[in-house]
Amino acid sequence: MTVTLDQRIRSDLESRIRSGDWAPGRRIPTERELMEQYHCARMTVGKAIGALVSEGLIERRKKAGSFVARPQVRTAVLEIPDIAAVILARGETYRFELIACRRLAADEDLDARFSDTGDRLAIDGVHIASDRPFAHEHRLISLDAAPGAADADFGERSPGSWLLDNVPWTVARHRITARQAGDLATALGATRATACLQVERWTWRQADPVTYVRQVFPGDRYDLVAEFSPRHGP
Amino acid sequence: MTVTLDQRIRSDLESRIRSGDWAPGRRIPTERELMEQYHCARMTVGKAIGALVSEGLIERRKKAGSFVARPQVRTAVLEIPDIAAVILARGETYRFELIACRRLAADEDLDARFSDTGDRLAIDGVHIASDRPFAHEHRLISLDAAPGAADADFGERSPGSWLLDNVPWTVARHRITARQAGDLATALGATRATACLQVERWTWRQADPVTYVRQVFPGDRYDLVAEFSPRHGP
DNA sequence: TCGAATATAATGTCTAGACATAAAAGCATT
DNA sequence: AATGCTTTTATGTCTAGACATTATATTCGA
Repeated sequence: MTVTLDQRIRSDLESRIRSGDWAPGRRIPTERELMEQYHCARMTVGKAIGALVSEGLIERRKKAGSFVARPQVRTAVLEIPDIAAVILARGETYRFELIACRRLAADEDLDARFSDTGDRLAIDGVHIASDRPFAHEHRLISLDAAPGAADADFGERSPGSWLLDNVPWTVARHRITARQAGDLATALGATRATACLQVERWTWRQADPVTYVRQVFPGDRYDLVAEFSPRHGP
Repeated sequence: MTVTLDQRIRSDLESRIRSGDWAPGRRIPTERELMEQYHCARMTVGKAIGALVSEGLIERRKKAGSFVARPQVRTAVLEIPDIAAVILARGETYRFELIACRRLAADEDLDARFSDTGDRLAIDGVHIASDRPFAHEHRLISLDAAPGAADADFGERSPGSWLLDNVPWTVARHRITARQAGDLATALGATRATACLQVERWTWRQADPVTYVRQVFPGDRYDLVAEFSPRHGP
């Protein structure tokens, strides 16, 4: 793939900034200067700078010029991957073992954490990595949002990846806490006092709830790792 | 702030896609059609579409046209905020209580988790929210990367926010696991068996290690919550 | 009928201008 | 010295074209 001019300008500027050569707050050359330096039209340097602005690396102020943005990071970003994908990526075998799958009629056994009031599917199971329990999963699926779930075979595939492929969604919320294994100790092959990571996820399609899932990982078997560069800017 | 034409085109397209009105895989109008519809030049619609491409909402293929990208989410994104900011945002008082601060000479007491071999500062302390222990923190700071740290007063400010303001950095890695409080139980005002969330963070400036920190939160006192929309595309 | 050559339609990049807008800097008046 | 006006400068947006690129569609020949 040939490198276009705006990409070249952009990566030139970016490496100056990321290397620390141009410190935060420093003014970068004006569009006019860059035009001359690269013998190109203003739109071309504008495109390059604009891309870095939307990445948060550069701030522009009219009349004053363009400046290297100050990195201002108070938050990090963490990825929560799909369980089966993680296990397979490690080279282990993966299997989902169904403990229970029950259809709940509308208004039966309502759960404050999942606001769907129609028919639901309640699923409990264990993710198994190389024949060892890896995580316990408790899940509720709205049959309004995912009618096909009633006929799916969750002994084969985990409900999570089935949903991912069959039900579109638009928003999710995650919550991560620590808890003891407690009643899940047996299913997880751990003691009741074992410290576990608990990941909860709510998923919606527009305003309609699609699924709620609570996954519990024994602390020694799973950790979440994230690597990232800082976003510059506010 | 006045809405520019390209922003209008962009948000028109975006809402069609996010609403599900245009399903993934569906072809969107050609640039020529959009030009006519909005009575504008091709560059203008190109800018709008280009922005959505870089957001992962649209895929473009030459000759074939532009298409709504298929959402492909196997990973979620979680924010790990600065502790003091979280506590203050809740309306509680915040304070950092120093337990120990020791200067380590080069090659003294090396830690496999932190590869710096020069002089380091080793700090232990507790984050206090409204007079209750909120998290225990163990930190190593490279004095090569942050020479000013030797003179800083960590009884006043937490080392974390001091570093954020005084030492630039370029890369960080996070790891989240669950553990029992164990030896930290007393400092945290919990029992040894209390399940805790452990967040570790490594920070570098270019290739040089800046700081390592391990924060331990009793499970009932902290949870990480993230809300987000799916990234489209690969 | 199949495959290769060709045409075509769409995006990708770029130019050389135009006018708008906002903020800094300078200047003049108080 | 403080205020308000004007000029200047740099970015922000946009136009109407140009040529390049490339995947698809069509046509032609064996």
